[in-house]
Amino acid sequence: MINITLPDSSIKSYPKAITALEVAKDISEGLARNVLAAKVDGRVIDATRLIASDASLQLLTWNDNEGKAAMWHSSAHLMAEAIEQLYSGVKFGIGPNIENGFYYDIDFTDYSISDKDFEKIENRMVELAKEKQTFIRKEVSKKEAEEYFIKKGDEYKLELINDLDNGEITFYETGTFTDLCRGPHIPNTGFIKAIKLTKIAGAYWRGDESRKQLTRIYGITFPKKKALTEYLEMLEEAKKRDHRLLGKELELFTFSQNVGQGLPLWLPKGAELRERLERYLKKVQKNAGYEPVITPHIGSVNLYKTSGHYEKYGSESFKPIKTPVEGEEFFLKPMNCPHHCEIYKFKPHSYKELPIRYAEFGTVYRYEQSGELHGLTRVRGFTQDDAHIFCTPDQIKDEFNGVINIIKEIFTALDFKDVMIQISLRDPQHPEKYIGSNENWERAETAIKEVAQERKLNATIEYGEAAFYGPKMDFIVRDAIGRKWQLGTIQVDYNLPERFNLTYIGADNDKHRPVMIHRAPFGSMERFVAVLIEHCGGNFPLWLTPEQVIILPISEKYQKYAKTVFNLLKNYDIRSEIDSRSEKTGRKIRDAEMKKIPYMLIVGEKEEKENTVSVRKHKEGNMGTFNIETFAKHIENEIEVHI
RNA sequence: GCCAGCAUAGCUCAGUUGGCCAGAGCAGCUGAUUUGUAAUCAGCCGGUCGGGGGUUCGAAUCCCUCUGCUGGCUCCA
Repeated sequence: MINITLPDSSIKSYPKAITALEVAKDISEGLARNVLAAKVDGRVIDATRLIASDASLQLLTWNDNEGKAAMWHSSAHLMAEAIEQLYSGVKFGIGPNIENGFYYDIDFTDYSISDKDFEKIENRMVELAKEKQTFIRKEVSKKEAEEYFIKKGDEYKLELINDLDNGEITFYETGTFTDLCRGPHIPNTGFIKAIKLTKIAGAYWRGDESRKQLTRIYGITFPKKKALTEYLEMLEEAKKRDHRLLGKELELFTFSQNVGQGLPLWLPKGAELRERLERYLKKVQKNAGYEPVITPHIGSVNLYKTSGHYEKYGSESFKPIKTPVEGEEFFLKPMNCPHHCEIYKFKPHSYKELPIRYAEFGTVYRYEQSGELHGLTRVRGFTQDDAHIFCTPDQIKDEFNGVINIIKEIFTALDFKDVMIQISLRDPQHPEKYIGSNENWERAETAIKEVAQERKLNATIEYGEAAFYGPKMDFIVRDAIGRKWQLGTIQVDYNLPERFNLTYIGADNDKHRPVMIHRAPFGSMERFVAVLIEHCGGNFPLWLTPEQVIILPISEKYQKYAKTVFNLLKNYDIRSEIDSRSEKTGRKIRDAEMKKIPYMLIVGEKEEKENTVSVRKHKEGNMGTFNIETFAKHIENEIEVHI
């Protein structure tokens, strides 16, 4: 008798070994049609494999991440099969599933492949999927495995096999394609109903740039055609929200070849928006006990020798600039912390002063490889909303709480509702990789974990992801169309206080080492503004948007009244403009809608007589007629706290 | 940095296998129009076809090279 325990704790008993698929059929035919894989005693396996002893079983469908993974991994095999049939003799690297789909790294030998070949490959994949080919699992010896790929002439697979032990090697066979693979796979290719190859790119074999570059083809598949349509619509939506596009359209920022790549130029409207964000954050930080400091854009090479950054990053930075006479070397500052350490050292500190919090919107310059640059999210010159907290080890927890308060407050103000947190701790296997005493690490890691727990943060813990100088907490937001962005960060640092020999005098009249905490709620203004643009699709919150109101006089006759309205709004600190072109109202409305201006005030004869405005809201349409003061107060209310 | 693709007016794009002085829409300017909830009409201005070199009788179109952009790879204090 074999007892299968299902997730709801019910137990089903069978006289002999059974597959997950058969169990599913036993429950319902409909369920069986949707089972992609199975989780047996916590391990994901093919739904078609026999379960020979008592086990817990979870049937995995498209709704489970592991189900999707099996689907996409199987799709990679399907693509490989199609490609092998179309381009005989190609060699295969690895073909895993990824967060959104799958890819396969392929050595196309003499074929030259571009995205123009996608349709052909997709069509072949569709044909093969329709054949409902099963994924046949075979356990093979290392020798058999090697012989197969020697015969096939695929050195990549041979290299992979070389790293495996005899007895743990399996092949999966689908139609004409056999692959080295540990699985699991979906029962048959018929589950794959919609296929889209999305991207093509070069990728080094095993990520090593000294080795051969293979062609990586990305794709995604779905069990329903509708799901693909929805996915493509999401991509369309993302395209429309692309901050590079909206940045141009809304005249927020630009780049110039003459200035240099990765060096953003903020246009008046973008600069205004950014300043407003900075002003807001400064206000929040002032309330939280931060003190502003200002440091220069360059720093002596010695500063970075002290900080240790010279040794670690010196060779891959912008080269130092030199004074003409003395030949003294300066780096463009790649971060603000060394400067802030020197500010801390300006005078001795007592434990009574701590924590000290130095804040600066510090512009930094980092050499990023040219291929990495991307709009405002990846640039060579950017401004961090930086601050460094110098505190005693037992203040870490309070300080984390304080920073989290700030981050939560500003994320809420900017309408990021879905915030995830990643806590990065030491790799327990390799304590030697980290600087600082074990007690200190222990204390900081415990403090961070406690904070997360007490505040019920939506946090995951990653071991081994900490920096060598301390543990950290990263903030990841999900935007309006479901994409994740890593923004803010809080990092504990035991290294710099050591290197800069920072001290404070404790209650015991002895010198002690402070702990330093780096933190940036936005990360960088550039990246944050980019994310904000994409999050709100260019429809900024009213308090941030460059132009809040546009006044549209029906004709030149009402110019004077428009001016009256303008002045009144100005008294309320509402940013407005008058569209005084001799255009029809419909045209003015259209243009204002395109510029995403939140409020349009239409004024004509009726309004002038009654001292009112006709209000039209962006994307929503006519709101009716309001007294000017009533409207102004309403707006003032909506703008509220943030200025 | 590497692989692949792309680069035509301020913006979005046309430009057949190399062949008349390189086109359109939008924006801008000028004029007419004085307008009631998503585009009034007309005229004008605007391009060394990313830069440089080459092939050719002739290059936006073909080749080389540089620069930049896009998608990946690698990296990220």
